[in-house]
Amino acid sequence: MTMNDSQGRAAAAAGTATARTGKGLRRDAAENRARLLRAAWEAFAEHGADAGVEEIARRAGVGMGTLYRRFPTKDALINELSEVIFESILEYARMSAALGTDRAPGAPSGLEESLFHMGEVMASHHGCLARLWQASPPPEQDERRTELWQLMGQMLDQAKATGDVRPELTLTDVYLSVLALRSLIDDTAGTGPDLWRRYLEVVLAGFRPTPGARPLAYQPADDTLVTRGIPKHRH
Amino acid sequence: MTMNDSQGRAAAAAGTATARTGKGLRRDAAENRARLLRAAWEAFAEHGADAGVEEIARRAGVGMGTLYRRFPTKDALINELSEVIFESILEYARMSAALGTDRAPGAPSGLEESLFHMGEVMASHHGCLARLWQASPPPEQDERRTELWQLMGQMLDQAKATGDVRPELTLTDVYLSVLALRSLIDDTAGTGPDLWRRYLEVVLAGFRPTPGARPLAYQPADDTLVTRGIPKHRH
DNA sequence: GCGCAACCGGAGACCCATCTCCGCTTCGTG
DNA sequence: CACGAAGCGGAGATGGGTCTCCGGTTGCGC
Repeated sequence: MTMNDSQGRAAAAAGTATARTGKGLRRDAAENRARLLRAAWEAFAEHGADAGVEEIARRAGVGMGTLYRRFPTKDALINELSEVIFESILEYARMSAALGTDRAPGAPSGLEESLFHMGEVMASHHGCLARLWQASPPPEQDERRTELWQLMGQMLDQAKATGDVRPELTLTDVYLSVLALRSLIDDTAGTGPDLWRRYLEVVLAGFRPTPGARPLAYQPADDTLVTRGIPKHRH
Repeated sequence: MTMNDSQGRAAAAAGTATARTGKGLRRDAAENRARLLRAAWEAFAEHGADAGVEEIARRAGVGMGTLYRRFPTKDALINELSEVIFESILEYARMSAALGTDRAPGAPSGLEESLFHMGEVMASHHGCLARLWQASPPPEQDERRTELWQLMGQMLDQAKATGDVRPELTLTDVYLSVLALRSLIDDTAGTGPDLWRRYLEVVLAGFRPTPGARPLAYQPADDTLVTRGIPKHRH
């Protein structure tokens, strides 16, 4: 896109592209934006999602005004962080799915690989995860979320085909595992070692087919839940 | 065990939960106390833990002053609800552990039974679960928590002995599963069917020993985490 | 250099949930 | 029945957080 400075104001007002990516900002402004994101990441990791905006601004070495000029609201800042996390997850899933079943025998399946990577990136951003899997208004984000879960679905089918996963398992089952993993990561953040790894191992063991095992007794849920995300509030 | 019956029963249940509560209250006061607990339960179930005290008072048909005379703080009210939940869990675990391995072949182990019951009672109180497994100051509660996890440890050992659970599994692994289950219940509350049941089934499948399975790669965590509970804030 | 639009800081306006205070009412005992 | 203690309601004080406003500053095209 090419746009001169006189139209800069209109661009900022109309499209969120400038606000989101930080492109087209004056050098100092762009730098401050990056600092703010980094500071927010650190602050949330330390104090959870209820770290105050003032601390974030202080950590970034800027004033409140700057923070709120870059991000119209605290929520927007959090969403931006979620974006980074999600992007990493999606990118890895793309690669992992593209690899298909072409793996060394005994190696973890693409599904397992992706789930462990999800854990990894979520753990390194604990505190910013609140909105990650929630139902989200922005349509562009919804589109990418749909892509992710299509990829996960592919990998789930592959894993079933190779006998790595029991056939009754649905995509929603995987989704629920991710939700649970997310919460566990946030809950156990700061308690020493990465407890979530071992937990995920146990869950994945539950995914695998076992010779004489009884089938799952409870019915699976509708798979549309996965792309919709979980609702923010309950009634 | 639910508080669905008359107010008198709810008052009695609340009275036995903690010695300090509602003992020598005037009749109207005791009734209001029970109403408040019931109202809080409903409000939290609907709007999550951030339901306002004003709504709780309104639901109970009393004024703010009454609420704060009965419960010195909103936290105390939440703790009182947690108490009810915990009591039910502990009681069931006691019975289940006492039964030991004396079960019909193919029947679920005491461990599985207790975990499902935990899910049941947590699900019927979703929104009040925030402080359930957190590190808690009151020493009497700590004592009972220790008892619960001793019982769970017994049942874990029994399940290992009967071959229902793989030998490498530790009490902390079970604890982490409970934490994850708790969060999942809260996250998926109100999204139709009880998704947590199927999820728990999958996790329990991961508990079971499988003939040719590889052992868990990651080391278990220190078991003291279990009775300590997870810290409230991270630094 | 010059000018101006974009940017900056941070004091305080604003909002909202928690909690307090006090004049009036109700219980229940002597 | 009468009287004091316990209980009651709910308006508003409090506090902590988000967000705004505006005078001064700075990057950057010309």
